[in-house]
Amino acid sequence: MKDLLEDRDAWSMDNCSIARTLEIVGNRTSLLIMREAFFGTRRFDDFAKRVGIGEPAAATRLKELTAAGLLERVPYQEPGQRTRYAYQLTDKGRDFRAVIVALRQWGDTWAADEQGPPVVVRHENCGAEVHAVLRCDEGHDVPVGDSFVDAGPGLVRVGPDSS
Amino acid sequence: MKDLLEDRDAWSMDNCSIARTLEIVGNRTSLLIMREAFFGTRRFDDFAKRVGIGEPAAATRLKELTAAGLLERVPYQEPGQRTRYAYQLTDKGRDFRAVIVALRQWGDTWAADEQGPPVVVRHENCGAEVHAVLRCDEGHDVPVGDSFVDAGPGLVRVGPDSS
DNA sequence: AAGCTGACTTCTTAATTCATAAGTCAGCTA
DNA sequence: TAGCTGACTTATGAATTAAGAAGTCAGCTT
Repeated sequence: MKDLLEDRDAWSMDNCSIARTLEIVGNRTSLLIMREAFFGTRRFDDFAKRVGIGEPAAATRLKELTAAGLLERVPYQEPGQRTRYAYQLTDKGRDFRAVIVALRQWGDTWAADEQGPPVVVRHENCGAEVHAVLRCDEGHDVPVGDSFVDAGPGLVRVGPDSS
Repeated sequence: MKDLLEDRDAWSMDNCSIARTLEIVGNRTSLLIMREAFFGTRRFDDFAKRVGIGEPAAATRLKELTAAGLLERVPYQEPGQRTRYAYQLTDKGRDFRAVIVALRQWGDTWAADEQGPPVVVRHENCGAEVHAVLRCDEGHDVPVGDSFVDAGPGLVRVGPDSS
């Protein structure tokens, strides 16, 4: 574990998945819009109202998220109404679910008030609450502290800087 | 599933765990600092350099994260050096691990380049890669789409607005 | 053809966030 | 006790992000 970490300055973070992800959703409102999308919100006005942001901000975020492929703009038509567009999760967006669940779970544990969380996510089949857990590919649960960071195939090593 | 969601406007989000969490870490640099903390970074200058931000920004973020209780400022002393302070994860901060793992995992899947991810997290005991998965309290894995949002104990319902 | 409504866009202004550069400060070493 | 160095703080200015109000636009209904 120590080996890699002590050499931390030798890696380049140009290829960091976290940084890339955050370039897409690295601000409060994008994440809140994703929350709403998971809660089932689809319409422009509802996003703005429920997230609590102005329309210009909602339009910008929705556009970014659509361009990034997490949401898609799909036409829908209510009876007697003209065709309108809704924003719904794509597979790419749905796969973001673990992040939202992990965020909510952390907040429930460390930043909730006495009344408890306002919403819970349940398993469709059995009704039990859903949590984000860490598990290794061998099927073991991985408690905090029982993991280490290792070099991946895309790690770019850079020479020690001369400073 | 539909029942609650269609009534979405009837909930108040004042008690939203996600919104509260994002008030603490809802910006790109805070999340990147948390990433570094998990990678083992502890010193001020290293945070600034590795996250790629200026010192004022690093000082502000580190102070926020410390005030929020995710990091703590602990004294350390290298031989022949004076006492200095390092920032290290608290239990509250360590528990944030699932969010960072989920973020990295999403980025590895949807935003990585051909070379693959630069780093992987492995299980200390068996060396297998660690992933964030969703699981219900009955022990079932919960695939995308097999969950629904339900009212929690802290849900505040508000009257339908007159608009 | 006019009205209506949801879905935006535009404009202006305020607030926040950031980088860069230049200090400041503490305390161990020489 | 002067220097050195890591850990910050201060100052300034640029860039980004936001709200609020108002305007535009499309197309179904009347």
